[in-house]
Amino acid sequence: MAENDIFKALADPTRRAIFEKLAAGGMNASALREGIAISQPAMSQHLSVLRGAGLVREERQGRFVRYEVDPQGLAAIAQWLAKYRAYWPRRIEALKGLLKEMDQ
Amino acid sequence: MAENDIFKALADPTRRAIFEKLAAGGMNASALREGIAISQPAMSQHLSVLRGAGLVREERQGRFVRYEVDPQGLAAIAQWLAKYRAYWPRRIEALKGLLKEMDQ
DNA sequence: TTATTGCATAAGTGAATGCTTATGTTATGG
DNA sequence: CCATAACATAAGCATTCACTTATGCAATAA
Repeated sequence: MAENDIFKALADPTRRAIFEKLAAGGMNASALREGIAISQPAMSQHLSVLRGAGLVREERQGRFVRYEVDPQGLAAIAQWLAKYRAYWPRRIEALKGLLKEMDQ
Repeated sequence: MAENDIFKALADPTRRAIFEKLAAGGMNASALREGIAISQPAMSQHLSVLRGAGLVREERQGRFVRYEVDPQGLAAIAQWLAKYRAYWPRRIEALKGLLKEMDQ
C-alpha cells in the first residue's frame, strides 16, 4: 500500500526537511545538500524513499537530476485525513462541505 | 517536536488500524484488540505511542481505560499539510481560502 | 478477603532503518 | 580523449523498532 510508504517516508525528520526544501522550489540533488549536513549517498537514498512514496518526482537533465514535489503523495495524505474529518477541530469543520466535493 | 512523534506513530500499519478502529467509536483497550491479531502488551505499547503523539487520548473508567481519537494530532497533520497547499491538486485547491481562515 | 480481570511496564530478541565507505555509471568540461 | 562532476548502488554497521514473555498493580467480582 502506498499509504504505508508515505507515512514511513515522512517519519524521518531529515526526509521531511528535504521535502520542505523542495517545496520551496525544485532543484537537483547536489543543490539540495547545501544547508543540510548529509552525505551524497544518504541524500540519494532519502530521495529514493521519497520518490517511492510518491512525494517527490525526478526529471533527468543531462548529468543532473532535478527533483520536485509530487502532488500525488500530498493528495494521498489529504484523503487519509479526510476519513477522520468527523474529529477535526471546529475551526476546520467548515472544510467538510468542500471535502464532499473533492470526493466526486 | 510533536510532528515527528505523529508521523512516526502513523508509520506503523497496526497503529493506523488501531486509530481507524477508534475513529469509529471510543472503546477500552481490550475491546480494541478484538479483530486485530495482537497481544495485550503490544496493544498497550501501541496505544502509548499514539497517545504520546496526541492522536489518541485516554480516560480511566475504574478498571478500564477508554481510548478515543484526539483531534489535536489530526489538527497537527492538517497544519503540516497546509504548508504545501501550493502543490495540492486542483480539485482540492478550493480549500485554500478556508485554510486561510484556519490560520487565524 | 481472595481470585480474577484490565492494563502497564520491564527485559530480551530479530528485523528494519539510516548511516558510512567503496565503487560503478553516465555526462560534461578542458 | 581524459579528468571530473553528478548521481546511484552495494555492503557493512550501529541504532531503533515492534514484538515476545514475565511480572506488577489497581479495581471489580465472588
